[in-house]
Amino acid sequence: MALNERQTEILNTLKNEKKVAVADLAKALYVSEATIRRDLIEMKSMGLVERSHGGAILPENVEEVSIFFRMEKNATEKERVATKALLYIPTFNSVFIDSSSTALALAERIDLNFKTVVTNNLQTALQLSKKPNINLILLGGHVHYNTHSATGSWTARQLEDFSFDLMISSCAAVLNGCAYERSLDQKEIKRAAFENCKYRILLVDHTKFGAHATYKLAELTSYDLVVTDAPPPEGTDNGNVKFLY
Amino acid sequence: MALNERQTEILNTLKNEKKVAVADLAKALYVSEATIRRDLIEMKSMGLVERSHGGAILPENVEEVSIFFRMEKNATEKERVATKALLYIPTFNSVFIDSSSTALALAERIDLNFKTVVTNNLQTALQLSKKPNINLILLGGHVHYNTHSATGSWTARQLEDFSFDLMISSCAAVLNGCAYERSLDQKEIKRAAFENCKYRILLVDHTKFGAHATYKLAELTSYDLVVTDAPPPEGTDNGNVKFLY
DNA sequence: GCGTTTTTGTTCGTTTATGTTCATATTATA
DNA sequence: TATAATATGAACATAAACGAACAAAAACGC
Repeated sequence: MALNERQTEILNTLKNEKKVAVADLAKALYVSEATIRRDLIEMKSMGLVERSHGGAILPENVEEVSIFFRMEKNATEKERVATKALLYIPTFNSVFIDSSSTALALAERIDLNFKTVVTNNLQTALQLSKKPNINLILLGGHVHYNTHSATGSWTARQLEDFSFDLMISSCAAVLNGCAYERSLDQKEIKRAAFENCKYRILLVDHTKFGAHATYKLAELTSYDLVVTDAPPPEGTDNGNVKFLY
Repeated sequence: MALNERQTEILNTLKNEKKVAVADLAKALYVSEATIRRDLIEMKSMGLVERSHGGAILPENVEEVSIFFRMEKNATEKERVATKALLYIPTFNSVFIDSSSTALALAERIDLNFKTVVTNNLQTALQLSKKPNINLILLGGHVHYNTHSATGSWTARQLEDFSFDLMISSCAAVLNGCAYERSLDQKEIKRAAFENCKYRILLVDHTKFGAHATYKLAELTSYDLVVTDAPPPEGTDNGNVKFLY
């Protein structure tokens, strides 16, 4: 998910100028405004810019390091999954949102119809804290730089205090009808939330279907809904999983 | 959520002038008064200004304004305090860093000589998570957008699990030899950490000396060290507080 | 080379930001 | 308190910016 030259140039301009106008960029880079807009849409999906009428600005909390985190990979796919999932998320009282870039993409877009939202991801919490009228609770624990999330037995124990109506979750890989996670820490938290929850939604972009991860999280059939951006590959045993794409 | 350039300009004017007139702003920014009014309405909804007939003023008794606003406000002073404090921070095993823009400024600069760092501020946690070899723990709880921190009784109770060697703290105001805080939530957390701590450092830039805040945190003498960027005003009773500037 | 996919440009109906007008509300003052 | 001066919000108007759909061009694979 490398940025093309033009988008890199936009980002550089933005870092110098604080804000850029679509019209100016179009002239400077010798392309139509539509192209610039498409660039900005894509860059927004990676969380690299905030759009405003007539142009774009740098988002408040993005620093150098987090840019790479956001650009990591398959940002567009994740965005597509997140956007799709929005259509099927019912109104619930209490929700747990796990630590994953797909769930973060969703949190950025969601127009909250929840009363209480709980998460262990710092970026997700910062994002959601912008929205008014929601009771936002962040779980505490060991902070990992890579995932921007709090984990550990301390965190897991905090989850015992909750019972969620809904869990919005993602995973590192899907194989043989099961969801897998890459680290034991994350698995522990996701599993703990999973146990204390009535309705479960799993978000997976299609790149997860071929992937590999070590720790088994749960069978796909134990989720009430699995949202993806493309059908799962043929020949895999998906039983009666409710896929949506 | 992000302010546009014009609104940022309004805010800057407001910081210098204490109050602004709609008519003046309209002339200065080359827009109609209706536009200024719409800006003010929006800014008021974010709690950034109070409206009055003919103009607007900075909100006086706000519990907490956005951390971005606070970071900009007296940024150089805070930076100076943070840099100064760095010289006097001993090597300790466990440290609590409270939620404040001054402490955040310090966290950004500190070259860690601690094993374990605990904080309830999300930005501080993200900042420190970059540094390797430290055991970073974030407290969970209610997340406030303005302060980017977790507070509440749940958070306070988590603090009971800790005993710190050092607390790095700040406050909203200093008056009559006491430190004050603007919100009860923040006070609760700072106080809880305060109690379970051996060595206490307070960071205050000189603008805090004239300020006002509602909730008393502690007497200055109960801190082992108070770091400022300028001497406290004459005539105030500072007993045997160890000031450093 | 030729069909396919990806990228870019163009058009057009819709939305957004801003300006203008005017009836009402607020403040000043006589 | 009555009256004038001014500020305000709501309604409407307009121009710029936007997204979506389609068309053209370029890049790609075979």
